[in-house]
Amino acid sequence: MKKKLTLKQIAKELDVSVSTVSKALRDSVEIGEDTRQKIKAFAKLYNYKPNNIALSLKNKKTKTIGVIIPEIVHHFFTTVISGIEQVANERGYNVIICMSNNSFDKEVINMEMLANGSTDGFIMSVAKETQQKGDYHHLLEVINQGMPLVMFDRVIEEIECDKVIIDDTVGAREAVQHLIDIECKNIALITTVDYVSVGKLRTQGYQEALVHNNMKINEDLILKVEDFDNSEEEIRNFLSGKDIDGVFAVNEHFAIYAIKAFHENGLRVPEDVFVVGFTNGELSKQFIPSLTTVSQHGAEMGAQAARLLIRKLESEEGEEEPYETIIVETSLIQRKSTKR
Amino acid sequence: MKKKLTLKQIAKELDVSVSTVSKALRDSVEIGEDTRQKIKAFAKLYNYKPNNIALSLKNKKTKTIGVIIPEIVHHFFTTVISGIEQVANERGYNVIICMSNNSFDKEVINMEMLANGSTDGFIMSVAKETQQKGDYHHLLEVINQGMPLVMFDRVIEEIECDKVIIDDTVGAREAVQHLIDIECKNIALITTVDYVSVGKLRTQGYQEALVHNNMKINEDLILKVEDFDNSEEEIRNFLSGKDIDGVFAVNEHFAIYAIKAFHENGLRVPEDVFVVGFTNGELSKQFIPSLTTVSQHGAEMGAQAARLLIRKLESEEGEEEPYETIIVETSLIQRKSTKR
DNA sequence: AACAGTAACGCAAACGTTTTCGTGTTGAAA
DNA sequence: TTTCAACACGAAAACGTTTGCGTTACTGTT
Repeated sequence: MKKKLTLKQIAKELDVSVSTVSKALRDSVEIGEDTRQKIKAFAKLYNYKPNNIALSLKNKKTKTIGVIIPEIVHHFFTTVISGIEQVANERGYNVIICMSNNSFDKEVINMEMLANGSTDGFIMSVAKETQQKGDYHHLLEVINQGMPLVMFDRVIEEIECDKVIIDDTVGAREAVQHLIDIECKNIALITTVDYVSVGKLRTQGYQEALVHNNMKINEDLILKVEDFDNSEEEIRNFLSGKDIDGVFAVNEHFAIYAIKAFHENGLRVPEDVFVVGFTNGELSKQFIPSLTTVSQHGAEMGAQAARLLIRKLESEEGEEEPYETIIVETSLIQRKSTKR
Repeated sequence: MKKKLTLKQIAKELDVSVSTVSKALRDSVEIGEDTRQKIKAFAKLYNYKPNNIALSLKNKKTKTIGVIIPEIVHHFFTTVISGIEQVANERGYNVIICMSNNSFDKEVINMEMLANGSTDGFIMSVAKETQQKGDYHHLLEVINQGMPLVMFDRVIEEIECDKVIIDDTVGAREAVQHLIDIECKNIALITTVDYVSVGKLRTQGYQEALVHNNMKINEDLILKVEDFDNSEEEIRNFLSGKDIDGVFAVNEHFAIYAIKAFHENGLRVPEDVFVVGFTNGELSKQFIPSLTTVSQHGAEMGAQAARLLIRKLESEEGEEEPYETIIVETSLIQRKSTKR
């Protein structure tokens, strides 16, 4: 078991000083040609690699990005991570991922953990519970310490920082407009409770589309799912017996549960009723019928977030770049669930 | 913007030495009761938290686990990560995740990156390309440096280290046995090329089940998909015109593509033909018909891997625990695709 | 009064780097 | 022979911790 090689060991072996070794490896002109060659050859032979921790301590930079997300077993978040990873790696950054499991406490603990030197900055989507509580002290503290923070997807308006979002309202409006265009008259909305920001915004988009087309908003056609674990049943109950010819759901699962509920009631999608979802996951693509849905371009969001963060990290002290909010365009992907 | 508080600053502020502050905070008996109280009060007031990097350098431990996986946009891997995260967090470890994108080069780069001090040990599933090349120098090097390595899912037999696997052969055999039990006579296999270890093992399980039931292995009923991107078409072509009453596919997607292909040919699942998949992902659960499949219990695998790694990390120098291979039991989840 | 014992604290090294500054040696110019 | 660059290298500080050991200044004992 060979322990990792250090500058000190090389120095001792070659009978020079540590500083000489360091300089030689960094091609300093201070070091004579022959000793430099000798040192480099030795380092290469024994595969010397500088210790990242020591470098981090010295440079006060870790070259790693902390990512905090509510959960990872969720297609949208994995695509975002994928985008972050790619950009980060290109620029020589590592990515350290923590999950809050939608718990406020875990979010706080994770942030404090990573903020103590492990990370140069954060990319995060806040936990549902955090949005509900409205307690953002951990975020403010991190920002106050001078660590850049980029929020994506579930962002908090009151917090000043870089943000990467989609225009949930517009995405939803376009989805509902599509339903209207294909002549739906009674369009139901299946959404989340209002404190989930994206749910609220998408609800708003739904309403805007109706208003814009002079259709009236019928509260009976709106379901705000409280408990995700029982959403399938909630949706089934909600849908039964209602006269509906179109459904807009704020995520894949709700959309699919709706389709299943219709099936049970002898209604077919798309023959009898149209359905549009949100998030272009594997389910939307593979389900039968394949699902018309609003794509959020997760990888693109992740990439943008990473770019934003790295820009902040690498900007010179003075430059004080202003905070930016990037809106990634959504696109409506039309599939079988809205085609006759 | 308050910069992070350090021992040195506290020392200066309270007019004591750095060592006194450190000892006071760690409740050393060397420090007098009153100064200790004073220091602790000050530290608490200004929310002092020790710098992780400095601690890592001193202790030669980072308390972080490196995870390297082929890709993250894959349900199975996210469940594994989820399991790793949970156990790691319980024990005070962070998790840093890198993706190889199934590229040998990226796997090597990532490992070397993390091995230079960023990580105490690794949990990984090797890239497809690595298995194909058979070049494991990066793994050997890491082990040689004394860093524990735990492999899961796609493991390499020649490498001596802890492993967490499922018994792919048994899982596959049971799946095929189930098809046989429900009286399938012509069972097709849709698998991967042989250098993907799990594909090979599952193929073996398929064969064993047939042999064990005195059924002959018909090579015409075995498809080894070469190119994942064109798998849907490959599967459609393979299936067309064949007399088949059961299909065992080595993953969700292949299974679903098979079902779709049958539909196109006017065959119904489960009425005309049965299908069993592998991996209990969202697709298997939600697809219509819902898919009978072999569950790998990813979260359980991740948790076991993390436990194994942490045990190694925290074992005393002398103790030399032997390498272990944990086999996580699979279970066959029966759903509609095999029920009439 | 001399001494040992002890409580309370500071010094300095160590972890592995990088970098500033100093120092000694050479060769050539004066 | 002296002087002075230029050259090649080393010492030491710094990043933020922890910790073994040394150093005070008392207290109490003989």
